[in-house]
Amino acid sequence: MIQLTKRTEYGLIALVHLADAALTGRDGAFVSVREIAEHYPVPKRLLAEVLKDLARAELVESARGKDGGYTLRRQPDQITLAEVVAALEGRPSISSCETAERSPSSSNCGLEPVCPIRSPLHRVREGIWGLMERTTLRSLAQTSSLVQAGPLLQPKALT
Amino acid sequence: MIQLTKRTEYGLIALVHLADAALTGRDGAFVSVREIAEHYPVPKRLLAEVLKDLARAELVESARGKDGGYTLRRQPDQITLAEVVAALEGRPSISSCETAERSPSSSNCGLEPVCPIRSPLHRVREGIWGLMERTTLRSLAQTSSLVQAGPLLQPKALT
DNA sequence: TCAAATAGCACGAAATCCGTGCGGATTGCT
DNA sequence: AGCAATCCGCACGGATTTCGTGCTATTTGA
Ligand code: SF4
Ligand code: SF4
Repeated sequence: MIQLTKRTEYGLIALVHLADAALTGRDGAFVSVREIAEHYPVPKRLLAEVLKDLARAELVESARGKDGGYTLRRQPDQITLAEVVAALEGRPSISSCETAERSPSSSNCGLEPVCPIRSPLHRVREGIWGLMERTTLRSLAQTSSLVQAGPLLQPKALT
Repeated sequence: MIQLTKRTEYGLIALVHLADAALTGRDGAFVSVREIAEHYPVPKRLLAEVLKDLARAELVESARGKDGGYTLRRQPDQITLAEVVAALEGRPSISSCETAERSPSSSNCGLEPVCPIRSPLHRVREGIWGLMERTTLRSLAQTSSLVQAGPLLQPKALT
């Protein structure tokens, strides 16, 4: 199916929120999962799990303890949609054989030697992938977040 | 997940086979599911199910009874990957809300009003969709089929 | 009449994804 | 020291989707 998972959507929302926070004065400060979850009706616990994955992928930096949380490790225009998807869904695939390639049991399809669509589909995937690599977090954020979510905490840091 | 379903892969293989058959002399003749399944290690029964869907979508024409089967309804360069995916997976979506849009229980996400990534993601989907619309069955077929499977019956097409 | 083939529907098995429940480790504040 | 807030790691049950198959009916040519 050509559809992002909920995890990826939650991750993107969180990243946009982080980007927003960084751009509205609170640069460098860590934003907690709780704060993010308070802004959107998202399963807090799952959101935390997603942030952890993003931390492992080194897209965000984490800080433990009180006043801990997450913050972007790079500038919003240096983080691409492709990276986020790769971090949360693990596989830039489009055909089943590509997904299988990354596991011990390779070649589970059985018709790879004679598959007439394997190679062409790979090219299509490259196209999709390129599209995502050209979509930065900044371009995701500036369309709505800075305009809609911004006003809620516009002064400098939400009291 | 960004991956085509097995059904779609099977459908594409079948369509490529049909295109191949049409281009190598047997234009107009109907090709049975049995014949296609004999060329690739694919669950015959499921392949039949897929072909039925393609027939409903009017991408192929079917003929019942003896000597029946399927044949392309248009030229290979007039059938796009986007159409095939739409016929077999039903939904050109990328975010959950788009998938939900097509069912009675709309707005199951709950955060659509404040979602910061909804609109931007729609644009990404448009890009992917455009990519698939620009990928014709001919471009899928000519890369491998005409070169690899072609030799088996190459009489006069394929200079 | 018979055999081959598609049409239609529905079902159980398998895989994937969603969401949550633990317990543990850090950190700052009192 | 004690405590509360926060991230970390793992693992599980339930929901959803997809895969593959079974059965019957209908059509068509020999
Ligand atoms: S070999 Fe062909 S059919 Fe098998 S998974 Fe790869 S693309 Fe799909
Ligand atoms: S509203 Fe946002 S989070 Fe909800 S499904 Fe649509 S894109 Fe995903």
